[in-house]
This record gives sequence, structure tokens and C-alpha cells, in this order.
Amino acid sequence: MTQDVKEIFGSPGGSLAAKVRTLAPSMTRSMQRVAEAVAGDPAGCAALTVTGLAELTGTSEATVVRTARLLGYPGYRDLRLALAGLAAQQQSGRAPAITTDIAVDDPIADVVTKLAYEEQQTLADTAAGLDTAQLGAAVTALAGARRTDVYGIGASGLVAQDLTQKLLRIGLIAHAHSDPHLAVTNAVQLRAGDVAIAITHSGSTGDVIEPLRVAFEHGATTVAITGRPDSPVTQYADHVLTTSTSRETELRPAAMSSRTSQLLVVDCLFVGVAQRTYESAAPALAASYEALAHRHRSSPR
Amino acid sequence: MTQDVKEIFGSPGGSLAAKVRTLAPSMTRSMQRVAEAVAGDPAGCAALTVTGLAELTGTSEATVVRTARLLGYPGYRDLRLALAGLAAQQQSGRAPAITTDIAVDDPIADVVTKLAYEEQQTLADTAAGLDTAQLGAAVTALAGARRTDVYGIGASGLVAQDLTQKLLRIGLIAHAHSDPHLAVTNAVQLRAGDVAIAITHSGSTGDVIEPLRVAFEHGATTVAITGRPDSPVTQYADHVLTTSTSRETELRPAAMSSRTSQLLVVDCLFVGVAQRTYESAAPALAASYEALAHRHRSSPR
DNA sequence: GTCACCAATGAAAGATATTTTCGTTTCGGT
DNA sequence: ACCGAAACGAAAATATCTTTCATTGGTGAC
Repeated sequence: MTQDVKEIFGSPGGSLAAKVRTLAPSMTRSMQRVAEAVAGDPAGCAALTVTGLAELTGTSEATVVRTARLLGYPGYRDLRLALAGLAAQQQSGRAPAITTDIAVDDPIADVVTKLAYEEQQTLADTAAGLDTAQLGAAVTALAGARRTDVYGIGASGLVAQDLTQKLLRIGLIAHAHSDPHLAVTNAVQLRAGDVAIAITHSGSTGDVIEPLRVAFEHGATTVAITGRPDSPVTQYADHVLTTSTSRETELRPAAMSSRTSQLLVVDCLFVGVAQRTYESAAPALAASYEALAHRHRSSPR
Repeated sequence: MTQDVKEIFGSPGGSLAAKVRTLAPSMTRSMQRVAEAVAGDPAGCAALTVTGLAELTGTSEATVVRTARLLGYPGYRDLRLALAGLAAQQQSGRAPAITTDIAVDDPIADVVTKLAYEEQQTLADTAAGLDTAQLGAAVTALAGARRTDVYGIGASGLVAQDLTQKLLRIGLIAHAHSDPHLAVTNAVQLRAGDVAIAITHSGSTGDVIEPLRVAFEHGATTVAITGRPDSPVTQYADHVLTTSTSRETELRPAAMSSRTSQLLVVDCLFVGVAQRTYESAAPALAASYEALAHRHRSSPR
């Protein structure tokens, strides 16, 4: 039978080399060779079978097993498991330590790691910087809105559409506008009880500010999602939701991190609204899920 | 307050749990039981032999081995070693980070925290599961493409547009299609040296598969970005980029996490292409930045 | 409904790895 | 040189893992 798990993994990593040193004197020559190999390259040895390790050390299987026993394991199998654990720990011990920007000559694997890290960073920053009071107020307004207009241009336009799609899925009436003229034309229709949301990273995109101003002046509740809480757009916003502005690099334009940030805010809005309108939102979500299922061919198993 | 790198990337079970989730749909019932056991208690399973695990899950040795194979290991022995590694990492003081699902009555602050955490998790899983070789191949194809068409519908449509916007910004010729008919019509124009990209979480969206098939048959290099590496769409894809499939909850539909995942992949593609075409990409990026600056009123500060 | 078919599954045979046994070798002491 | 005990490895015995194959159960065609 195999040794108890805790006992295997319990012993801290470094103790293996120590154990080898302590027990070395009481070991025979061949056993010492095995122990050395094990202590010297745990990861490598973990990949070997008894026979492999025996050959590597120029000894026999029996000796390897004897060594494993001496080191406190029931057999080689368990020593090997412990070695695998050790190797994994050593591996993870090397901190990713992502400090540098993405460089032109970074291998693709590094690009993936760095991008993922930076986006995680952006998310953490955004979550930390988000004013939950403002968010709650915005959610309340949305949940009770007769209709909602969302303005966004360029990359922010996609976020606007994303929010709109989501709100529609829970039965709310929402429209995304990226055409400034149409946006203003529609903003005129808004009145108290309606909601207008402007999404702009810089907070200075005139094409987005203008419809928000119109909506604001017509009495709609206005929300600004921006990375600059002191920018012009906030002038006409009842509630300001701040997205994080992480440093941009040449290969990672601001649009990238602002999008991540904006999407998180949008998701929060959506979930918040879904909570408040749960009674109607849940069935609506389920229904849209159902409807979509029929558009997909039954996939293989 | 930013999270520690190790903590973010750590989630040791994360990678495995993610793999299980991604592959779960392509698993049979008994294999799923095995996969669940393994993902649920890596340490415990590491202590078991094939027979033991088979008994625990009420299946047979054969099934256990099959599952190990599906998870990417040559056999159970290797899976077991990997599990031992995971167990060791978990043991070595790693926050369990067991977050509960978002509940209907969660205060808004919790919603923000949980959403941010889950999206970070999604990013880590995606980065871990991304095949860099496939990614590299896709990047190469894109960098040398005469033109690129991107297909996506619904939430994936926004991702398609995002990618298109980015590629255009570095001077590449790219189009996003969400109208299936137009997509097919355009796909016919593609030929060798062109690239077609299909974005679909389920991998079974006929409206997206069809144009990819046409593009494939016309000799274009085809790429699929999907959460189901065994789904129909991959049939016509030269390169498959897998997005992570995190569990969805009632208040956080699959679309949300798949979008995060897809966007990371898209960003990786973009940065990769920007690297390869740096000579032309850098000035193009700078130029588009310049052009936008003029659309913003000079902001305060 | 019934049939044919295919995927899923587990029992058991087969292959591999580990452990044990046991005889040979080595080495120190007389 | 001879003895005895410890060290060691070859090979048998056992445990574990892998493969094969027949059975099962479900699915779609007719």
C-alpha cells in the first residue's frame, strides 16, 4: 500500500537534501550514489523508473528500493511521488517575476504571459478603484429605467454594444449608439426615468459627450464610464464610474487595458441590474439561453 | 491594492481544473466522474493506484487510463505524478481561494470583487491553456496575409470587431462579419495567403462555421478561436486557439467569461502580429494615436 | 415499434514497473 | 588462505498499469 499522503507531502522540500546528508554515513556505497542522484536532480529522477534510476547510478533496482526505504518511504514508488512534488515546488518557486514591458523580440509564450498578467492587473486595479456607491446608484437607475441609451465610439463602442446586448438579454430596453448624430437625435427622446450611459476612456470624446449632455438636459439619469474622473464628460454625469488607467506601452495601446477595465464595470452593472430585477431577469436569461441552444448543431458528445 | 503575482498565477489546481472544464464536454459520463475526482482532490487521487481510483469513482481501470490520456498524459502513471506535484504546491501554503458564486443578495461590493476575481481566473486559465505553437502559426499567417476576414456572432461578434479594429490600426486589411450571408459571400473571395478567423465559444455556431469552411476550401489559412477544441468548427481550422471554459453561474452567463477569454487570445494575436510587422506597425499605431488625439478636446490637466 | 449500428464501458489478458528473494561477491579479520 | 557478515545484483514474484475485446446501452433509421 501507499504511504499516507500527508506524510509524503508533509516533509518540507529542502529536508530531502538534508535527510540524504544525515543518512549518508549509514549508507553503503551504491546507496549513496542513488541518494546523491536523487538529491541532486529530484525532477530528473522523478521521471525515471526504478530500472532507469538503477542504470543511471550504475546500481540495481534492489539498491534503489533499499535507498528509498532508508529515506523513509515505503518503496520507490512513493519516493518518486515525493520527488515529483518537490520538482513542482521548485518549479513554482521561480516566481514569474514579470517586470518588463512586452518587447518586440519577446517570444510568443512571454507575450501571452505578460498580456494575461497585465490584464489581471488592470482588473484588480479597476475593482479596487470602483466607487461602489456610484455603482449602486447607477444600477438602481438602470433597473428602473424605461429605456437606456449607451454611447461609445471606437473601442468603447464595442463595450457599449456589449452592455446593450446584456441588458437586452434580461428584458430591458437598451440601445447602443456609435453614430454621434443618431445618438443626439435619440438623446432628445430621453426624459426623467430614462438612463444614458457614456463610455469614453479619455472622457474627452466630444461625439460621446454631446449626446450625454442632451440626455442630461432632458432630465435623464446620466452615467459616465471613464478613466478620467475629472474630464469633461463627468460634467453631465449624475454618476461617474472610474475605470483604471494603467500605463500603456508601445505594443499595448491604452485601448487594450481600458477595454478590459470598461468591460468589468459593464459586467458589474449587468450583474447588479440582474440581481435587482431577478424575478424577470432569471427567466429572460434562461429563455435566451434556450433560444441559442437551438442555433447550435448538437455537438459531438 | 494589487494582488500578488504568485497568488494570481498560482492557482495550481487552476490549470488542471481548467483543463478538466475545457475537456469535460468531450468526455463520457464515467470519464467525467474520474476527471471530477481528480480535479476535486488532486492530493487524494495522487495516493491512489489506477485500481483505487477506478473503485473510488465506480468505474474501471480502463476508464481511468482513458481519462488520463484525454487530459494529455501518456498514461495514469504520469497523471499521478502530475497530481503529486499539484498536491505539493497546494500544500505549500496556497490560499484555497474558494469563492462562492455570485448570489442574488450579494452586496454590490461583493459583486465587484467576485467578478474581478473570476475574470482574473479566466485569464490565468486561458493563458495556461493556450497552445503557443498554434498561436505562433496563426500570428505568422496573419502577419503575411493579403487580407483577413473575421467571423463572429453575438458576443463573439464584438470580439471579432475588436480584433478587426486592432489589425486595421496597424495597417492590415481586416474585416469583421456578423452577417452569415455576407460572410460567406466574402469568404468566396479568399484564397491562399489570406486568413479567415472564426470566433465561437461553442464551436457549433453554424453561421460562423459555414464561412470558415468556404474560406478553408478556397485555400485560405483558417483559424478557430473556440472553447471546444473538439467541436465542429475545428474541422475547417488550420490552427485552433482554445479559450478557457469556466463554469458559468446563473448570474454570470458563459458569454461573460468566454468573452474575457476570447479577448485575451485576440490581444495575443494582435501583439504577436505587431511584433512581426513592427517596422510598419509602430508608425501606423503612432499615426492612429495622433489622429485620435485631435478628436478629443484638450482635457483638463 | 424494431432493427442495426456505434459509442461507451468494464473484465480480463497482457505488458511494465516495483518489490522480494536469494545466491554471489566483496571485504575485513584472523 | 579461510571464514563470516555485509553488500550487492539477477531474477523471480508481485503489484501496477495498459491494452484488448466482448458486452452493454443508447440512438437514429426505417
